[in-house]
Amino acid sequence: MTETQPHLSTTTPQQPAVVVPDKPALEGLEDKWSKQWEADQTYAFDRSKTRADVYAIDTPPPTASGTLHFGSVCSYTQKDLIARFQRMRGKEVFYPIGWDDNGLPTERRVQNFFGVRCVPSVPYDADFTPPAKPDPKRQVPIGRQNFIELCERLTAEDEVAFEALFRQLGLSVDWNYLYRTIGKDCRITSQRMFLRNLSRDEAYLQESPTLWDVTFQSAVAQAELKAQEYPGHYYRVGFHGASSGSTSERVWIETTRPELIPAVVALIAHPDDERYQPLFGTTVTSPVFGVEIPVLAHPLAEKDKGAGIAMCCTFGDLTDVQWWRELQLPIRTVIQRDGRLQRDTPEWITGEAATTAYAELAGKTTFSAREAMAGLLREAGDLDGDPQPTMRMTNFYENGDKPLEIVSTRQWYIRNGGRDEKLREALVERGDEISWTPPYMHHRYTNWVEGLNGDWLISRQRYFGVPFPVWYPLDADGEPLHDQVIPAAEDTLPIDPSQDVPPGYDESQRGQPGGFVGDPDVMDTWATSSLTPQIAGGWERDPDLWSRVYPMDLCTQAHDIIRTWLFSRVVRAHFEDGTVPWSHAMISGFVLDPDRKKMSKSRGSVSTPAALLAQYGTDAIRWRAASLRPGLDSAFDEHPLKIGRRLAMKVLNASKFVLGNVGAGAPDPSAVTEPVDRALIARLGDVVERATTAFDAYDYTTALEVAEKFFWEFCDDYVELVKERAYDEAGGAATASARATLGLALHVQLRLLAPVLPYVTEEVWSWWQDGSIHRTPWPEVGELGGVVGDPATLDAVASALIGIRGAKSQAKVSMRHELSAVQFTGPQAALDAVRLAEQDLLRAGRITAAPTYVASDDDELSVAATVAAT
RNA sequence: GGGCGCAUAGCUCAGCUGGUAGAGCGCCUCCCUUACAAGGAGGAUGUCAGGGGUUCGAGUCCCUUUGCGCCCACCA
Repeated sequence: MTETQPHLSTTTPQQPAVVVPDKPALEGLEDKWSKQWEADQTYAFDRSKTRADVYAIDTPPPTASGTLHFGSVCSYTQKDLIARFQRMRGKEVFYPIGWDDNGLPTERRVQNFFGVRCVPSVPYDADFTPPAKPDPKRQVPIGRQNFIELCERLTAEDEVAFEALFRQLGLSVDWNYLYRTIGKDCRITSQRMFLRNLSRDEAYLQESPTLWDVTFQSAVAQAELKAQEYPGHYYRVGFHGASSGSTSERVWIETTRPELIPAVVALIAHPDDERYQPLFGTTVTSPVFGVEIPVLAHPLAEKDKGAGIAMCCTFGDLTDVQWWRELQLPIRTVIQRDGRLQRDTPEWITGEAATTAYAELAGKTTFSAREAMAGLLREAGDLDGDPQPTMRMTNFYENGDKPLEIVSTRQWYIRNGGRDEKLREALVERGDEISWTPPYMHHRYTNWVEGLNGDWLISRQRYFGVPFPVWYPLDADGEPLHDQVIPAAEDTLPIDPSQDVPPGYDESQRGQPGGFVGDPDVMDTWATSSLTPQIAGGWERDPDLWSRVYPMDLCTQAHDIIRTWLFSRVVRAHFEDGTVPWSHAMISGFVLDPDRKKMSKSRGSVSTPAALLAQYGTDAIRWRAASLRPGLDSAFDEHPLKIGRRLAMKVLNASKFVLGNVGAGAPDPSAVTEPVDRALIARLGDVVERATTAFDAYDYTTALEVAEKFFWEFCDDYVELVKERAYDEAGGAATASARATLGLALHVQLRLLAPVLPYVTEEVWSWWQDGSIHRTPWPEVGELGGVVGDPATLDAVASALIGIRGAKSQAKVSMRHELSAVQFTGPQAALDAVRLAEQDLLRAGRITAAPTYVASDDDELSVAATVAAT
C-alpha cells in the first residue's frame, strides 16, 4: 500500500513517500534489520571522533563454550540500552565485544565433547581424529598440541553460534572489533602487560602454599573460591606426652581430617587457655607415627572449638598456613597434586611400626586414607569413641566438586593489595573514583578489596591459555634457576616458551644442563580478561584508537564478578596507567529460577534464550530486560514476555494507523494549533525531559516506563479522540493540526522507544523516514517548536473520554453505540478544558446532542450519559 | 560473626528531597469499534512486615524487632 502525504501547507518540509504495509508483523524483522545494519555498518565506530565525543563501553566477553542463559541476555541488553541512548544523544559509541574462549571452561567442554584428555607427555599426532563416540569413562589421552587444536576447533564453532545469537539480540556492538581472548592480539596484550608487571615487580614468582584443585590439578585463586558445606566426622585423637615417655598422658584433639596426622607439625592452643598453658613449650608425639612435635600457643586457636587445641598440618586449611608462616614451622607435605597421599614414606616418619603404618595410607585418596587412618588409630587405642558426623564449611573451586587441598607450589602472582596495606588502600580509593549503579554495589568492591589476604595467583597448570612469556636457565645439574627469569622481548610477542627459544640460546639447549626451559604454565583466564579495555582499545597496538577510547566510560557486568573481573581490571589499569579503566560501573542482577533459586541448566526447567527469542521476538525480550532494574535479582517469568510482545505489536499497529490510515502529517510544530493538540505536545515535552534525565542517570527502567505510559495514553485516548478530526478532509487547519500532532508525536515517541525496541522502531521509521532511527538524534524539547499547551487540558479531556466509554461499558453497549445526552460535572477548570475539545469528544463518543456542563466542588470530572435507543 | 540489600493490592514491582496509596499482570463485567481478538473498554482490590520515636502530618526520616536474600569470614 502506497500513499502520498496530503499537502498541508507550503512550509511543510518535504518528506519521502510513506509506505505502510497492510499487515505489519514482528516476524522477520530481526533478520531483515540485522542484515541491513550490517550492510550499512550502522553501528560501526567512527574513529575520526576524539575522546570527548566518544562514549566507550567495556563489555564482559562471554564464555563461548558455555550456554548463554536468560539472565545474560537481559544483562547484555541492558548495556545495549545505554549504548543506543548515548549514540542517539550524539556520542560516537565505542562498543566492542569479544569471546572469552581460553581457559578451563573450554578445556572441560573439549574433554566432554570429544572424549579426550590432555596428557602433555603424549607426542603430537598430526593425523589425530577424535573418537566417533566420546566415552566419558575412557577419555583418549592426547598431546598438548592436539588438545589445543581441538580447543581451537570447538571454540570457533561455538563462537559462530554465539555471534548469531548476539546479532539476533540486536546488540549494537561494532562487530569489526570482535576479539577472542585466545586470539593473537589478546595473547600479545596479555603477555606484554605481564612483562610490564614483571619489570616493575608487580608480578612475581613464589613457592608457597597454594589452593589446589585435585580434579583439574591446577592452582586456584582466592577470587575463584566458593565455600560449601561438606559432610565429615569429628575424630577424637590422642597425642602422647613425649616428655614423660608415658602413654597414659595424652592430649586429645578433634579433627575432621585424621589422614593428615602424618603431616602434623604442631599442636596449637590459645595462649590464654589454662587447660593447655602447662603444655606450651613441651613436645608430644603423634599417634601411630610417633613423630615428635611442639605444643604452641597462637591467638587464632579458639578455646571453644573442638577440644580447644588443634593440630596444625601442612596443610589442612588456611589457618594452618598462617600458623606455619607465623610460627615458622617446617613443611611436611603428604598430599600430592593428584589429591593422593604420597607413595614414598616421608623422611620424618621413621621406625618399622610407623613405616608399616604409613604404607597403609600411601597412594590413597584423602577419603580412603581417612578410613585407613581411623583403623590405625583404633588399633593403637588413640581414637576415642566413634567419629561424630558433622557438616563443615570447605573451600571449593567454583567449578569443582572436590574440596580444595593446599599444596606448596611455585606460582606467579600479581600484587593486588592482599599483602600490602598501602596498595590495598590505593585500590580501595580507585573504587571511590568510579560511580556505581546501583550505588551500594560500591560496598561490595570495597569489602572485597579490604578482605583480601593474599596476592592474585595468575598461573594455572593447564594447557589452553596464554603462556607465560618467560624461560628459566638450567644449572649444571639441569635444574631450573627460578630466580633468574628470562623474559621475552616485547617486540617478539606472542611467544610460546615451549616452542620459542629465549634470546641467546638455541633450540638444542632446551632442557639441557646449562641450557634453558620454558615456563610450563598458562595464565588464568582472568589475567587476560582483566585487560579487555586494553585489548579492545588497541593498547600499544593502535595508539591512535587508544587515545580516542581510553579511559572508557562504562563497565557493565553482573554483581557476581565484581571481585574478579571488575577488580582485576582496576588492578591492571592502576599499575599501568595510574587510573581507573572507566568512570562508571553499571551492575546488573541475576535472573533466578521461578522459585528464586539460582538458575541451573541441569534442572532443564529453563527455556533457552534462542527459543524465547523465536517465540516472542527480540523486542519483547528486550522490553523485559529493560524493566529489570540494575543490581536487583529477579525470578524468571515468561509472562512479561507476552506484555513486551504486545507493546512491540502495538507500536507497529498504532504507527500503521497514524501513518497509513489517518495520514499523519510531517512533524511540524508550527501546524499544531488546537488546544488539545498543544496539550499533548506539551506533555510529550515533559516525557522527553524525564526520559532523558532518567537515561542520563542510567535509569533505563524509568526512561522506558515514562515513554511507555505516554505511548499507551497516546494510543488509547489521544488517537481515539482526534481520529475523526484527522480523517476530515474538509477540516482545514483543525485537521492539519491533528495530523501534524500525530506525526510529531510519533516521530518523537519512536525515538524514545528505539533503544528498547530497536527492531519495530526501525521498521516503522523506514516507512516514512530516511536513514536508521538508531543514528537519528535523541528527541529534545527544543524540536517541539516551543509549542505551549496545558497538559491538564489533556487530563480533563481524557477523563471525559473515559467517562463516556465507562457509561457505554456500564450500559453494556458497544463503543460505537450513540449517546443521546451527556452531562459533564466537575470543577470549572476541567469543564473549560473539556469545552475546548467538545467537537472531538462528540465525534469520538458518537454523541448526538450538545452536552451540558455542571460546575461542582468535586475534585474530579464525572460523566453522566444517556444511551440512545436502538 | 562483618557488610549490603529487600519487606507496599493475589503476583511482579514503582513511589525522588515527608502532604489524603500507584502501575502492569491476574481477577470480574462488557465489546468481534474499518490500527490492533496473541485485541479493546470499564470495574473491584491495600492496618504500606511488627513496635517505638521525630513532626501539624510518616510508605517516605530516626531507633528497634522479625522474616527473606546476596557478598565476605567461619574449615581443629
